[in-house]
Amino acid sequence: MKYLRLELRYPPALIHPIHRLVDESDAVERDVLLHGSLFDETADTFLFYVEGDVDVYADALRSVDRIREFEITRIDETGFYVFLTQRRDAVDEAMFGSLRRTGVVVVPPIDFRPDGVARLTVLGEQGPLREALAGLPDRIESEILRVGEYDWRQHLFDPGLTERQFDALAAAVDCGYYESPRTASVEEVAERIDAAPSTASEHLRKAESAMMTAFMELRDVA
Amino acid sequence: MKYLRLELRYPPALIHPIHRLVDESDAVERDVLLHGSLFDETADTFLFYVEGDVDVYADALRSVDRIREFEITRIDETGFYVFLTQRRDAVDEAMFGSLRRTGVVVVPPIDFRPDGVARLTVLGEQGPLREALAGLPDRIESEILRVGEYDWRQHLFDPGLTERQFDALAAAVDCGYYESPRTASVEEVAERIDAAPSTASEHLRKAESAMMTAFMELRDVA
DNA sequence: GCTCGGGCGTGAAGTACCTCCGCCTCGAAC
DNA sequence: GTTCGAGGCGGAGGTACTTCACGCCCGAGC
Repeated sequence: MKYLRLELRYPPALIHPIHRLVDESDAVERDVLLHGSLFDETADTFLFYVEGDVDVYADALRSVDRIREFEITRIDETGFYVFLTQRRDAVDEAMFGSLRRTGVVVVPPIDFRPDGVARLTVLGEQGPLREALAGLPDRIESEILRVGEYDWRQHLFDPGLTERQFDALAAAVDCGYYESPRTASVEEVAERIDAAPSTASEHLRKAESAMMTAFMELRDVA
Repeated sequence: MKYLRLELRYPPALIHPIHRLVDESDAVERDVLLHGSLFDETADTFLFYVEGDVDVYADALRSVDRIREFEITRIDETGFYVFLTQRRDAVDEAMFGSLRRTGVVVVPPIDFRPDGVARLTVLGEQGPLREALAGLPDRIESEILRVGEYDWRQHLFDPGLTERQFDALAAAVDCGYYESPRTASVEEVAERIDAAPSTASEHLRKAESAMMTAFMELRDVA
């Protein structure tokens, strides 16, 4: 199973009005589609993460006919979420027709950038992926940014524990060493992984070290 | 915007035949819905990650009427991906009817576990979430595993720490409490977050508890 | 073959940490 | 307004944990 990181370039006529905001207005800096789901046969529900001016964005939403209803939730000074329900149109159908087929899946987030560019990831086998790409509307240019083997486990949080460290951690969690208050001692963990208490303790501390530093790094990046 | 980590318990009659495999057969250990999308008005496409016996799983898929077509990709000895297209049925519609409304979004992965249990995450404001929960079919029990503010930037791995717990953890990592061996004591952490050593210690242990259990849960799901 | 580094393993000694208790604050729910 | 629960805070006491020094094994590299 491969993944494709794609860049789609919409011609000016096909750019979604909201997407156009990102391009033309300085008020909206980032527009990311986080999740989408079927609402009914003619419309879809989306969750966007946006950075920029809430009022400008809301005005834009109100001015677009296809958008039935929306709801905005602020996060902090710059960021907010937008829920919206949108009627499907011809462009969507053309896109869906190609990307919605057995063997191909679009993975959020979809990143809408200036100049009518959207970046997204698609999963599937080479054949179906090629077909899906070929089936895109002619006027939409596509460029492949990256290709690779897809392993969804790689997207998860990995602190890089050794096998024994993981064993110790698993045993510790399992037997209640990490309850609060603890319901198991290092000694019990040691028994479970068949090692001396001091050994188990070292594994646990190394595991903790790796976990916590990896976690803080993750938060810095995010 | 909140997120709910939910556990749904399907009564035996409503358990999906494939989900039943996880319960009854030793041949399939894990069944995780990674992505789903609309195929057409009556069916959906899904990507599953499965650990277990490919042949048993394939046979099961063939024996289920609702499943139109499928495609399997091996990863390694135990794991494989499954693409499939499935006709929607009454249970799906009932679920969708409640979960597919403005203001609520279901976020993959959905983890199918033994005993007809499925775990998933739902996003939205309190009101819509409550309504969605209330609107679930009566025969499906639901339990809320965790609640929190949703931030997609953190969504990848969220142990659900409180603010002070996070403060303590950040200070601890920063000043070397989680080095191996430790280069800072609880007391130093306490000073940094301006609290008594015992308070700092409690925060750290609670944080550790949350981190480790969340991590093991992630690995179970993953 | 030798060396070097990293991971794993262990016992002993000392203290740093965990637990428990009581109290306070805050927000949600009714 | 009131109740309830969860989170936060801190003091005192005892023990469970960390640390250290040392040794083994394995794989990589010259």
